[in-house]
Amino acid sequence: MLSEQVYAHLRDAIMRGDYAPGDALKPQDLAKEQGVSLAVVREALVRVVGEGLADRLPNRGFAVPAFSDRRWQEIAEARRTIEPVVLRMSIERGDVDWEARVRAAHHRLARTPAYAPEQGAYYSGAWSEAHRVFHRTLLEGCGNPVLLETFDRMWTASELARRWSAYRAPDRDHVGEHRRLEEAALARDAGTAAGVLARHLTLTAAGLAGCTDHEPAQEA
Amino acid sequence: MLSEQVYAHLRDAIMRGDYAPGDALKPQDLAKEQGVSLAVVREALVRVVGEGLADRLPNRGFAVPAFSDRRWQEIAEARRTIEPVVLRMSIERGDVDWEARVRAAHHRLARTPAYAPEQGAYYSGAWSEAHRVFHRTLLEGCGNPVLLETFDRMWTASELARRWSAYRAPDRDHVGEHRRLEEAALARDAGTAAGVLARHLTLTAAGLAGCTDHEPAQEA
DNA sequence: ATCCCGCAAATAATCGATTATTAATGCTAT
DNA sequence: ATAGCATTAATAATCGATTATTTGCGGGAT
Repeated sequence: MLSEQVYAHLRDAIMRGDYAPGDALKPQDLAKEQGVSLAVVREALVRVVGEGLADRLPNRGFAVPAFSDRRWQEIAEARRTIEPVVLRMSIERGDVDWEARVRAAHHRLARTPAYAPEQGAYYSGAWSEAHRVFHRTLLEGCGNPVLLETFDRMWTASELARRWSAYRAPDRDHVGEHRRLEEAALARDAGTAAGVLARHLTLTAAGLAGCTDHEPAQEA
Repeated sequence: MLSEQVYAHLRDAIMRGDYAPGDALKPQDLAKEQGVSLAVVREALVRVVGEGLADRLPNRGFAVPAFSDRRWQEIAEARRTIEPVVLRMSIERGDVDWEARVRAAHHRLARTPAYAPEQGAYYSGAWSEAHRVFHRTLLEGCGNPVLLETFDRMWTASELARRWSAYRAPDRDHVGEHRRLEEAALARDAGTAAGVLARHLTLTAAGLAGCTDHEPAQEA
C-alpha cells in the first residue's frame, strides 16, 4: 500500500528531525518528491496527525508541531505517573522469557554507541531504537497490550520533544541508570525498579527543562 | 470541513451501535448515503481507525472491530491500573473550581435516568455522556492534558466494548458507587477514592466478563 | 465427487483535475 | 502616510474517473 510507505517515510522524517517545528507539510511538495498523488499524501498526513506527530490547522494545512516547554513537562509527568506502575506489574508477572528479553535488550543498549560521529550532537538512530526497545521490554512483562500502546504513544511524543531540545544534561549517567533498572527488574525488586525508573524519567525531564520554545520556522 | 462532519457521524454511529461488530464499512455506500466523495469518507475512516474505533485490513477495507472478551479485560485492567493513580494526583492538586465541577457533574449524573424507555436494554445517550463527564471531571484536577488524553482513549475503547456486551450486572449499585467516589474526592481522601474507583472498575469488568465473542456479522 | 484453475464481479486504492478558501500584494481614499 | 479594500496567486479541500486487488463462482481435470 502506497500510503503506508509514505506514512512511514513521513513519520521517520519528522522523528529524525528533517523538518523544523512549525514547518508546513505541504501535500503538493510531498506528493511530487514521493512520486505519488495528493490522496495518498493526505491519508498519510491524517494518520500522522492522529499520532500526534503533526498538527492540522483547518483550511490551513498540516505542520510539524511546535512543542512548548510546558507540553514537554506534561508528557514527562505522564510518563512518571504511569510507567512505574506498569513496571511494577511487569516485574510481578514477567516470566522467564521476559527476563531473557530484558537481558538481551539491555545488552544491545549497552553495546550501542549513543553518539554517531557524523550525526553531530544527536543520539544515533541505532541507540535511540535500542533505548526504546529496552524501556518497552521492561514493561512488556505486564502482558497488557493496551498499557503497552499507551507507552508507545507517550514514548513517541517524548522522543519528538527530545529531538528538538537544545540542551542535554552533560553529566548524565545513562549507563548506570539502565544497569540499575535491569538489575532491579531481574531481581524482582519492584519497589526499587519503580523508584529508579521514576528518577530516570525525572532526570530526563530536568535535562530538557528550560529549553526555550522554538519559533515557528520557515520552509525546510 | 466535510471530512470532519463525516468523521463525527461515523464515530457516533459506531459508538451508538448502528453497526454490528465485524461489519464492513464500505466507502462507496457511506459516500452515497452521506452525499460526499470517496476521498472524504476515506479520510474520516482513517481517523476512525487511528482512534481504535475501526479496523483496517490491507486491501480489504475497513470494518467495525470485533471486540473479544480478552480484549475487553485488557482494557478494563488498563483502566484499573492507570485511573486510580491519576485520581490520587487529581485529588492532591484539584482547586476549588475543580471541586465545584465535580459536584456539578455528579449532580447531573445522579439526576439523569440511566435507561431511556425507547432505547431498550441500553443506557441512554444522555446518561452515558453524563457518566463520562463525571469520571473525566474527577481526573481533571490532575491538570495534565496528556493523562486526560490517555483517559479519553481508554474510555472510548471501554464504551465500545460495553455497547456490545450481552450481559449487565443486575444488582449493580451505580448510584452508591458514584456517590462514594464524589464524597471521597471532595473530602480529599485520595486513598479511599482510589480504592473506590478501582473497585468500581473491577465490578464493571466483572459485569461484562463472560459475554462470548461476537461472530463477524453480515451487512448492516 | 472433489480439487484446482481461471474468469468475472465487486470494491479498494490511486490518480488528475476542479472548486473553494486563504494570505499577500498593490491600489485607492482619507 | 496610513488604513482599508479589491485583486491575485497559492494551496487546501473535494470530486469523478481509472487502475489494481481480492473474492466468489463455474468449468474442467483427476
